Amino acid sequence: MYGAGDIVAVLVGVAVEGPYSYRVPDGMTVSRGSIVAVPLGPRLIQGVVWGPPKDMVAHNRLRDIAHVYQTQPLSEELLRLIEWVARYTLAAPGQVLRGVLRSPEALDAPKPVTAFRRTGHEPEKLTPARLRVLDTLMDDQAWPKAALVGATGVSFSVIEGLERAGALERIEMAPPPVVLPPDPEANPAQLSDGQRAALGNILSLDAGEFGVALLDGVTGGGKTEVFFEAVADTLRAGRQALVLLPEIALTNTFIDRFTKRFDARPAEWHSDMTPLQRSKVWRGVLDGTVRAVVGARSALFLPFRELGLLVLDEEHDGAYKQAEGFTYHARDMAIVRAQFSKARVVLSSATPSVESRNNANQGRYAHVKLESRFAEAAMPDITAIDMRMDGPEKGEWIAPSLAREVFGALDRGEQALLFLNRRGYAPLTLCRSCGHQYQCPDCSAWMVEHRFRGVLMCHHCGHEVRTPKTCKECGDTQSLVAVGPGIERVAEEAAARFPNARRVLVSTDMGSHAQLRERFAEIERGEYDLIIGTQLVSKGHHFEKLSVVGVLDADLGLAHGDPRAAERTFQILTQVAGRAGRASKHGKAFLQTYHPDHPVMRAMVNGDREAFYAQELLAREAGGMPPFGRLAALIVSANEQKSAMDYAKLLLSAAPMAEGVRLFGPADAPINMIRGRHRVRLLAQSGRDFDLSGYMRFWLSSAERARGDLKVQIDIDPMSFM
DNA sequence: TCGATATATCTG
DNA sequence: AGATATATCGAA
Repeated sequence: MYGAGDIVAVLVGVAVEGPYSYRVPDGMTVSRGSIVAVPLGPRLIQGVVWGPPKDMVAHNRLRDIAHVYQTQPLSEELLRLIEWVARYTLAAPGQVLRGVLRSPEALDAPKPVTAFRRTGHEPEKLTPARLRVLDTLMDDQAWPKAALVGATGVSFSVIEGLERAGALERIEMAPPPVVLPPDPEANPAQLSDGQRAALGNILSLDAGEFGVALLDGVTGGGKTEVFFEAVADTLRAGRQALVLLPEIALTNTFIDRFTKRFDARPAEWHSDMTPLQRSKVWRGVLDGTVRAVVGARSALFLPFRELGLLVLDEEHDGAYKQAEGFTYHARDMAIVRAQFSKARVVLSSATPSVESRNNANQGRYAHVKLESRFAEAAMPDITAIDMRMDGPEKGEWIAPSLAREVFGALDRGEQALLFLNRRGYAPLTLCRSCGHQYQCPDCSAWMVEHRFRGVLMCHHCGHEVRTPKTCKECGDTQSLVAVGPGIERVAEEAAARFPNARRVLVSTDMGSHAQLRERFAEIERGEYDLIIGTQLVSKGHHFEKLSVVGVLDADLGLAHGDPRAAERTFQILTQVAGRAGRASKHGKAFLQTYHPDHPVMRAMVNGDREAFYAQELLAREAGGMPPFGRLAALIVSANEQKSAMDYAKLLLSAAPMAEGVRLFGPADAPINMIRGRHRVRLLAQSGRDFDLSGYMRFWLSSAERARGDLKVQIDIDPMSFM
């Protein structure tokens, strides 16, 4: 507790080095964690009382704390998380605090709602409308304005009339909670034996201690029901639960399932909420009226005070890595937060990340395996199609053997899926006369033709031009050709080959979220025979009638020199192949590949995911790659390639010597220009037990600062080498 | 030379 | 972050 005249450190929500000192004015008391407004330069800014002052500031420069918000203070656990994340990611603590204080309005006292109740006075004139209102208010309870209008069907002027006549009085009520409390006993699922065993495993983690369970089981195996029961257990124990999802926008079904299980909607937290919804959830989480949140990765920084469980669904998903603002991986930070709050963590996936699998192998996480209830239908039979031998004709993308299987499925009245992880019609447009390749003016990337929309588009910056009719270099007409396949082109080929099939193309640029949801619903109802889609179709949908899946380019990103290429490929292939044969007994998946002998393809074909993990862990260990080593990337960008490269070289020469640290680069990044900025990469690699963040901090603080248009981006634990 | 504009500095 | 002081630049 600090009172009048005390000097305290306040962490301000601004990217400065550390907390600033402020004076506590007369009549104010604060403590560590109190949320305050302080003057900073000419303006007021929100901050958090950090503790005793860190440094001496001349008394004549000290200013008073302007205001303490009447909320609970931030928990010790959250303050420690802010500090930890800042140190680890090399962000300023104030910047991380901004990620916590995401809803400035939430701190003001919640706006009361206007309500009405009877006074007992009978109005002189009684109309039917007035009678309905008075009848509704018979119980002498106060009704909020909106509820009263809704229940009686009268217009608000009727209520105002009654108020003027003295029959009703207006009162201000505390606003209702943003969501009703979830009821852990509402509708518990009937768990299978396997699910009950898995739940038992999770619940055997001490509820009052930190512990992580890797819930590892095929899609459709019922992982969600299991972790819902873990949520219920947490609610019963009087603690809060957080469920993180990689893509919240398309998960109405998830919200519905939660609502059904707990008889109340969960509070949501994601980017497309209104500021008002945001503020209600934020405040509810802090004051404890919100007991469960379903959210995107930024929900990790909500001000829970009694967090007892964090669930990360699809824990392997790349969407958990945040790249804007400060760079963090939500899964790793969730583990840290759970450690501070002595909470359980459930990492759920059908294709766990190699990191999590290693942690489970090492016994750091409980490895909770969940076998499918339909064991024989869990994964389809997978066949590799060697594109070097059995590939399609030139200009076609569907191999003859795959086409036969698709016909077979159509004949049996089942569904087939053709998957290609590439949006648009063709990745390259080329002039046959002069050889010109259409490139983005601001990025080192080809312009992707989107024939459906009639544009060429850069997938890195969004730049668009209308699809040209004549070559812009040589002016030749009829000379432009589309090179390579995109999903629209596959759809075109499918239309020619399977003219009688009811076909549907599913890709993020084929419509709004609502339209896509509608497409998925139609597919689930069996209104299409042939689905042609991008990665969108690989996530979380149940297509009962789907029995044949064809992956047109199973090699995906294998060729990129990226440490996680194999893992990502394995995960996507498993997710896509797993769409086939959920209910039917003869699900089949076909992988068109130029590398049928690659370990990923072999593991897929043999249905031996353990072989993949074993092989991948060996390869990572041999290369000192995560989780056996650490990586940190520096991306230097500038308007000119030379200035970026020169500064990167300067940085390299300033790198401190340290045993066990290897430095690579500088080299042009694989995408060496984005939005007109040239990008050069440096990479640091160390052993697992080395404080690479600390090394990077020391390095950057000892090097000459980036000036002018130079920018340095720091990525601890980079997930890709883009 | 002025004024506009990019860039560095500072906030307690 | 955002306001402000300072350096830089271009045209008259």
